[in-house]
Amino acid sequence: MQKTYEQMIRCHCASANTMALIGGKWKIIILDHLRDGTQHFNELQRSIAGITPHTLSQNLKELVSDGLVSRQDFKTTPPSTAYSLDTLGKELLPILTAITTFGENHPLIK
Amino acid sequence: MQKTYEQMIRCHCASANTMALIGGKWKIIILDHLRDGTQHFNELQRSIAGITPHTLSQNLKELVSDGLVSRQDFKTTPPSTAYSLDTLGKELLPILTAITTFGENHPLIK
DNA sequence: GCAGGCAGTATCAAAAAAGTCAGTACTTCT
DNA sequence: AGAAGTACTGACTTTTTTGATACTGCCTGC
Repeated sequence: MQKTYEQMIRCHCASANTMALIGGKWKIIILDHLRDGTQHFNELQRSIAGITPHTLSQNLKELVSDGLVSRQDFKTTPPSTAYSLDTLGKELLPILTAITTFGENHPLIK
Repeated sequence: MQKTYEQMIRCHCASANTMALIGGKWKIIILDHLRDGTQHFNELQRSIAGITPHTLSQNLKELVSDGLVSRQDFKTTPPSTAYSLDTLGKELLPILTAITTFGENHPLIK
């Protein structure tokens, strides 16, 4: 959870609870990409144009600690890390679908 | 639209288009409160605990200029201003519902 | 033995959002 | 007359997030 949202959740709106988890510039986009299945760090970085490894790393850390994303470390050679939607994250699917649908209908041609 | 999202929409995800409009700490909460019907500035400020008039004003301005919220000025005495969901804003209802539902199921008891 | 991929981290700087505090112009209520 | 409500705005500061750039350690393939 980002710090910004700590105060906001005191307004006792249900929506604030959700935004505390998925607010921020990149989180919805990261979750959206994980919808297609398990992804590796560099896969995510390549498919999300414009995100820096630093920001991706921070966001993934928060998503994992909030229980939305699960992280698996494979001690193979070379070691690899796999990110996927956790149980809680899968409950976000209706939100992700609604957001994507809206975005497709309103392409923001500016 | 907040500036943060200008670069992000270049990643060509549908979800990025949506987040450019509803991203930010307070927008979802403001829209959520407008779901119940037309609200006045001070009504919103009172019902959204923790928001300052300054921030509310900024956010409403962006929501109006993005076409999500409509603003009506009544030249009555005393003058009053009414905010409500515009046509485009009403298309966000599925998103708002999904976000509220998730928030109700996961109250963030921290 | 060097390039290149994987999964990040470190450091610093910039940008953006949000907050603080005060004030405006009007009106009705007391 | 004075308080208090409505609907903000402006100037300034702080906090928070995000970005740029470089770098690490490990391994594989050439």
